[in-house]
Amino acid sequence: MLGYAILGLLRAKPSSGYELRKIFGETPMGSFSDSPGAIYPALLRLEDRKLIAASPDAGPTQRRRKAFQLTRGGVVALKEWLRAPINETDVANRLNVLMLKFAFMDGTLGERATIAFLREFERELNSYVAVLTKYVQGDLTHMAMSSRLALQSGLLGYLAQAKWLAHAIATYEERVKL
Amino acid sequence: MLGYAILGLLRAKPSSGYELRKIFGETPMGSFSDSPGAIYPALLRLEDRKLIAASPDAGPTQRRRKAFQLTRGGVVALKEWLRAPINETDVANRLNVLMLKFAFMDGTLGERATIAFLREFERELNSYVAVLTKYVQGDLTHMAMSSRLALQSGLLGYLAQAKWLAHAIATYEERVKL
DNA sequence: TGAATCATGTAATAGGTTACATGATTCT
DNA sequence: AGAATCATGTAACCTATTACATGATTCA
Repeated sequence: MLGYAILGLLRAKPSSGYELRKIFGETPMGSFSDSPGAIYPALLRLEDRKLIAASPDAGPTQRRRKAFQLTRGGVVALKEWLRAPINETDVANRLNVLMLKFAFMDGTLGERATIAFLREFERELNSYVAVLTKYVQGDLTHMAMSSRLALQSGLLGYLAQAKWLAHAIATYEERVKL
Repeated sequence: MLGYAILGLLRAKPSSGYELRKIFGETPMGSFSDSPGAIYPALLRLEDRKLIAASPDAGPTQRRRKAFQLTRGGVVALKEWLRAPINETDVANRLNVLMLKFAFMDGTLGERATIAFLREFERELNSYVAVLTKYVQGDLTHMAMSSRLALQSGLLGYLAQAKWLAHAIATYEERVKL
């Protein structure tokens, strides 16, 4: 995951490890670790796999700074990841990954692919909401009140996500028309 | 995290590794791995640390089955974890952990502690919503549309959580009155 | 009896966490 | 000159993933 987050950020803008650390530490991308022990080894791995390469950009100062940018292979790998089909497990347990993909998507795959992604997302989400609703309507009398409420919180979260999806799809469709 | 999830489940009901695997594989607790390579080593670690011990329960059949239950130390460890103060990082990046704690809470710490937890949760969440709102209102023109929408999705998710929290608090307060 | 499921494990690998370490540059 | 921050790395440890392995019990 960290690797793909880095690929997505580097596609938008070539950056150094330090800059990536600041993004992870100071923006809402904080679910990723900003520790050097995570970032630098991840950059090395991506470099070994030829998905990124040191950018020729010397930067404004002479300061030591190794900026990386995507190679062609890196772009391909990022696109493949973004295009992977969505399954129920993604929706149930990895909404954050789907949202990360989405955040990188229209700059990488374009608007039409993004709309297709959102539609698939919506389909899978509705299907999962149905499953979860059925579960919640089952016999939960053995459960503590807090466990039941926690379940309800999860369901409400998915419903909020569904509402947002409808809005996002409408936004993109409006945009394509223009 | 997996360790605490196991402690919470075992406190509610002594279980074998296989039963835990089924819970993780077939219920909304699916964010935890149900692979034997995760569960059994985790159980061994908890046993080594004397937080769980083999239950004397031989089970209804003769079938080989190692059920575990919490030791006193295990109960203490679980309670300490549940009682740890909530900080902004938890709310921003580990909502799932907070909800896991909550799910285990009223059976372990009781209703009053649960209400206190929910109030603290609400306070931290509101504070983080304010931070995030300010961020969203900043200059986002450099961002792709999809990134902006992803941010909005996050914010809406937190708002849904806040609404749920108010409801959960009201539910518990009603309950304590009775 | 054979298939399915119950049930528990191990080994290799990969990746993250925490803590430590180092030096350059900027700012006061 | 000294503090803060820029900037990159390493090492030890822990844990999850993936795949493999094994045997018991139940059921058709």
